[in-house]
Amino acid sequence: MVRSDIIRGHLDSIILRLILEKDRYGYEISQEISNRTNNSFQIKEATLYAVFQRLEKKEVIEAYYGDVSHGGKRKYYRITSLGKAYLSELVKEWAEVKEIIDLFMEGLE
Amino acid sequence: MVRSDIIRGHLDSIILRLILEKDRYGYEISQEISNRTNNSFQIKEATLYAVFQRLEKKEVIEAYYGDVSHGGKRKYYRITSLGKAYLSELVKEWAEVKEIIDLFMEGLE
DNA sequence: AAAGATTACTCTATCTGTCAAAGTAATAAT
DNA sequence: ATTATTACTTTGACAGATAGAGTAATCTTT
Repeated sequence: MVRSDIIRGHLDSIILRLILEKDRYGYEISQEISNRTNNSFQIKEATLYAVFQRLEKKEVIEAYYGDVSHGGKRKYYRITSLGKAYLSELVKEWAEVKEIIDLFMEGLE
Repeated sequence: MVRSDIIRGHLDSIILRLILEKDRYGYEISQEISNRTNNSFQIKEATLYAVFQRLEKKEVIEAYYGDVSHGGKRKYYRITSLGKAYLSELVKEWAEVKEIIDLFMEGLE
């Protein structure tokens, strides 16, 4: 398990990317993250919903209510065009960050 | 300039790496980070000294006073053997984190 | 039909890391 | 003398992450 402090700041990217693929609801996203990372990273529920609030406020995602199939009422999120531009920035930023950290980690093991 | 929020959690690694190379003092480290990253990342003073406190408490670095050549009294830090082991863990963690984030960023631009 | 498991979301209080701002103090340059 | 630079410290505030508790609907098991 990876410390979440180190993923901090990348949650926006991860969640936006998943919503870009298709509209998704919270619980689904949390499952998807666990699956794709083979449980090496799990987003905490409280964190996930905090991210949604932040992203909605920034107007990079929009919510709408879906079915109530098996369990609670699902709240779906879609990405806005502003969101697509934002994600694109985040991808560039990630490339930069990787370079910077690698600069200090290289030659070590 | 990279948002510092996204570097968060990697400061321990960066600083430990620089101290591993040789004993260093705060101001020197801050300059070194700016130089190596071509000013694309600058650690804030307050942050740097907060990191030192954290690392000392964890006993991964030790401090001693040096000269007073040109300016204030320098406080040098050296890495402990516990610190070397800790850094080694952080390097492994970085490899893991990179994989995880890349998983979500791949195919995008 | 009742009980428990699972799905799904919300809210509050707290913790940690980062940082702005302000301060102290010594030396070097003008 | 004054200003710039080097060097460290402290305080208070902020933002993101999270534990924990709560609400509610549906499915499974007995």
